[in-house]
Formats: sequence, structure tokens, C-alpha cells
Amino acid sequence: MFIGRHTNKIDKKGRLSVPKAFRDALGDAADGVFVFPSFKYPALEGAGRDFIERFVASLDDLDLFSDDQDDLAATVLANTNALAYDPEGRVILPKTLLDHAELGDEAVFVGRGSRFQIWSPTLFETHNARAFERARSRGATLALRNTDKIEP
Amino acid sequence: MFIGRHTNKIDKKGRLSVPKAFRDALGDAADGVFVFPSFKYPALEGAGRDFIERFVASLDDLDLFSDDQDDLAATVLANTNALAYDPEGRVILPKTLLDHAELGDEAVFVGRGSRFQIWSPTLFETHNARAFERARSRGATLALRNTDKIEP
DNA sequence: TTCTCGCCCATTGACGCCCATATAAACCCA
DNA sequence: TGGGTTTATATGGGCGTCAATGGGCGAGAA
Repeated sequence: MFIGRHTNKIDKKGRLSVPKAFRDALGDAADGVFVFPSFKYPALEGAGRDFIERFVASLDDLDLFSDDQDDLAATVLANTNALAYDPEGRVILPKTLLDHAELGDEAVFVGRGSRFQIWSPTLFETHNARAFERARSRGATLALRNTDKIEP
Repeated sequence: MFIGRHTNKIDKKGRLSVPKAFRDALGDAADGVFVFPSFKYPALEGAGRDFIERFVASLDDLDLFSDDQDDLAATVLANTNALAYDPEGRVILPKTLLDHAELGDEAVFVGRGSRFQIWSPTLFETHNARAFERARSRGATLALRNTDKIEP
């Protein structure tokens, strides 16, 4: 399970350490980590092999004429990168992903339960502040139903 | 499992390197790679021997597919090219396939789970942008076939 | 012969692996 | 409880290896 927030640096060679807690949650280190752009935010989605395998399973192997639903899975797979760890647990994000999330020399890993997101620190700060404010204005009604909470 | 995107060059002799990750996923190198034109897109479909063998099996076992699907299987087989690797893992695409996908001096391999596609970079860029936009507008509500759903 | 295709070699640029250091959290002991 | 020590994670840089690319040679087909 991915919980909490971790801010790490991207060095000159483009390497980014995946937080130890997340590496453990991802499972088999040999599988690395699977990252794809978020559809809705200038951020990246990260998950383990099991999560991606569900997308693969949703594409019927022999069906050559995919419907809209399949297209969604296909789009995710086309934009997903299987990133391998170096011996220290770092990965290199390809340029397409760096661009999508507007990442510079720092990245923040945000736990989201079954997977996590990767944000530019500045973008996340404003996004988080707005989400927090939104949550607060509706807080009274959401509080009892939603066990999730936004980190302070 | 075919995941992600890899853009490679087509040299003057028409040779195209199959990405190492895909060669591994294809299995036995002696079998090479099987490529046929996509019926839905100006692109090519690529797969391993196991994938083609299932089409062959569908022709033998009449119960397996409907008549329409059976015709489709026959059409696929008729248009499939078995391409052998050179010692460096490259293949040469026949002219019919080059024409169908409007390939010039570059080609992008796009993972699709159990198989992959080969696109002209420019054609794929527009195709992917559209699919991505569609996912953005509808992704939040589209459930995945199995369990989880795509998240905002 | 001439052209095509399969095999071999050279180059290069990226990335995977190794080591060293810094930073921080956990631990231990008075 | 506080200070120092230890352990582990994160970071930075050097170097070797391998994948991708490009060109040349030779065997066999047209």
C-alpha cells in the first residue's frame, strides 16, 4: 500500500530514487515500476506489475477490432513505461513523462493506496492546496463516508 | 508482455531494429517476428509465433469462432509475413507493409499487451493524442473490465 | 554479371553497475 | 533524557557493457 509523500531529487543523469517504502510495496524488484501519464493532471501514475496486468487482461488477445473501452486500455499501455531499477533503487524517466509532469530536478511521490502519483513539487503544492480547500468546504458531508484523507 | 513505446530508424537497406525488450517478449529468436497489416489503422500488427498459432488453430477448430471471425483469421494468415532477424535483431519490412503503414525512415513500436503495433511516428502521434483526449474526457467514468477503474 | 540478401565488423551513445559520500533515522548507553 | 554512535537510505560520479546504427563483403538468385 502506498501512503504518504516523499520528495526526491532528479540528478544530472536523470535518475530518480523510488522511496524505499514504495519499492517494498511494489513487490518483486525485478519487475521494476510501471509509470504512465495521468489523463487528468500534469502528473504521473505509478503502479506495480499486477495493476498493469489487469489492463493487458482487459484487451482480448485475438480481437483485432477494439472498441472504445479497449482503446482506453490500449492507450494506457502505449503510454506506460516499464522502468527498471538500478542497484540503488533508482529509475530514469523518459522525456515524454518528464514533459507531461513538467518535472525539473525534483519529484514528489504521493501515495494513493493501490498506486501512487509523481508530481512536480510546485505543481503539487498548488494542486494539493486547492484539493484541500475543496475538501474542507465539503468536509462536513464527506467526513463520515470517506476514510481517505489528504495529508496536512 | 509488450509495454510502452520504442522509436527506431529504418536504414537505407530497409533494416529496422526490433527493440530488445520486444525481442525478449517474442520468445525464441529463431522464430523471428510475425507482422501483418492492421485492418483498423494505417499501422502494422506484430506478434510472436504463439499468437499466429492460435489463428491457425481457429481454422482447424470450427467451434472456436464464428464464421466471421473465421474469415478474419484466414485473412490475417494470408497477409502475415514471418520476418527473420539478422544477427543484430533487425528485420526488413516488405514493401506492402511499408506502404500500408506509410513508413518512411522511422518506425515506432507500440506495446499492446499480448502483441504490438508498428506506426509511422507522425501518424501515431496524432492517433495517440486523440485517444488520449478521449480518455481524458471519458476516462473518469469508464470502468475497466475486471476490477479496478481508471482514476482521475 | 548484377542485384539482393544474409552475415560480419566498427562506431557511438545510452544506460547499467560499481564505488564513495552525504543525510537522516534508529539505536544504545550512560 | 540527551548525546553520541550506528545503520540504512538517498545522492553523486566514473566506467564498462550492450543495444542501436551504419557500412562492407560474399554467397546465391535472377
